[in-house]
Amino acid sequence: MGERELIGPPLDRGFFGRPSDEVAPDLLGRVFVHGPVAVRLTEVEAYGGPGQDPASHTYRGRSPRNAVMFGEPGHLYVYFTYGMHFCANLVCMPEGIGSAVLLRAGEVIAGAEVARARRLGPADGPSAPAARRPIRDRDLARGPARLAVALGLIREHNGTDCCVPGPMRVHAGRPVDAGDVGAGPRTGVAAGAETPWRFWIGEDPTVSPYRRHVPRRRG
DNA sequence: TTTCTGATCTTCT
DNA sequence: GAAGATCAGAAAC
Repeated sequence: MGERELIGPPLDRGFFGRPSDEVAPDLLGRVFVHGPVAVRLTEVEAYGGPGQDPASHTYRGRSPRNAVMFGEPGHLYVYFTYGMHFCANLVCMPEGIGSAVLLRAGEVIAGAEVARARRLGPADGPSAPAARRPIRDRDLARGPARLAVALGLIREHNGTDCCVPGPMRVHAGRPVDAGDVGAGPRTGVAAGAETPWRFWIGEDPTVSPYRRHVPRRRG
């Protein structure tokens, strides 16, 4: 099967203009493409929406940081966290309602060498490949920060429209049977941890291990 | 295999 | 000033 058949046609804006907890499981098996790298999504989390979601960045209202989440659906929301990581979301719901789906993990199905090079960092830097343990294929995009690195997503991509012709699109891929979709509490969130808005493809090796929120100790 | 901890800085209170 | 939608490596088991 050729790559074209594998990733299918791009999804249109209507796909994203729904509640995030409806879009999230529907995104499993879809393919996020950025330039030469394509990732088949295997794990996602829904945030925000019309109701109150204390775990969402939009819970306390609009701010310069989360403005994209209140914008047009189908755009990319990239944020910086823990002082060193980027995470990527796809905006859902019509404009004015802060809602998005966090891309937590996936399988790299094209551009694996580019993704691996990004994960390893510069060849002559302190994290040179020779000084690092090898990265298994299943770990290339296993976890939200790793996925962002593999796809080359950084701050400048915040607000990118993924529903127009360009290097960044979400393709139909192959939807997953409802029976193969797992659901459970979201990873690493303190508030709203009981809401089962984390969705993954059952038995898929690229799904990241669940970690509950652990309050950090003061130094 | 599981648990713990340091790294690092933006955002919000 | 404190916490955070994390990760990698070390230590413990």
